[in-house]
Amino acid sequence: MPELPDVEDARRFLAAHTVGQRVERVEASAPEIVRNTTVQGLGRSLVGHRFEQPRRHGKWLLAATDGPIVVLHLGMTGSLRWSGPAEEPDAHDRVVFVLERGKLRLHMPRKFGGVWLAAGPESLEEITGPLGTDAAEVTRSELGALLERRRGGLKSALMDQRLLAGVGNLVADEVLWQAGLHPARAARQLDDLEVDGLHAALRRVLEHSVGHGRVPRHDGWLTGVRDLHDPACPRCGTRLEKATVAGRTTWFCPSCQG
DNA sequence: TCAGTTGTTTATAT
DNA sequence: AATATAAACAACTG
Repeated sequence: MPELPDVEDARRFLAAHTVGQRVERVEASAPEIVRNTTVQGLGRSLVGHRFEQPRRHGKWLLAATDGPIVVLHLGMTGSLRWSGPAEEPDAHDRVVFVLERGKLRLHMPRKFGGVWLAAGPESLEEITGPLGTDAAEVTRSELGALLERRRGGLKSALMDQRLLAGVGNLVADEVLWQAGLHPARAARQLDDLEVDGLHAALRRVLEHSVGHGRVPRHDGWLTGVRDLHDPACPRCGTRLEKATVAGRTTWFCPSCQG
């Protein structure tokens, strides 16, 4: 499920379980998940190093050690799990970091996402590509400035990781619905009030979702109805419309987001 | 059997 | 140069 809130949850999980522990061994049942080195190379570089405080930028998880940085992307189905040292990983635990007191397992049924190794902060960008400000941190004026410079639609702008890092399909739809803005509106054509509303909705959705550990399926939110059979707008009751915008399935209210 | 899916990348088109 | 779109990636669900 990973969008920014899920990755932030994974970051906290990593902080709670791994910080201060030394790597003893690295195993992979799906070695192709290790992207810019081999499983052996990962082991050689990491064994003996201790995990430090992990960071997150957009949907990228940066697990620093007192040596290199382990870079993780959870793709569409990834999550982190922790188990005792004796427990055997299950079939979808693609990469396992054996630490002093247990095993950190990258559980990932679909093999999108992966594990990279960065020598230091300077080499992160070659792995992640250029990333904009983290969506949870962006200021009102920053958001306004980048939308002004952007041609094309609003949803595609929000989901462009180079502009704003961390917004995925669910968050984009939720934010646009809460702000009452049509996903295909021209990004540069919002007035000041609309940018205010968009920024407020972005902050609200991300703050609430991060507190929840994922994008919640709440009553009164678009996410609470979008998977139903024939969803209606929680605000006005109008039947929601489904369209493909920015290449993704998009739900919106033709009345509130006209 | 076929379409759909919360992520990114690549190729191609505009 | 930017932006949009479709396909590909892998595995599962309905």
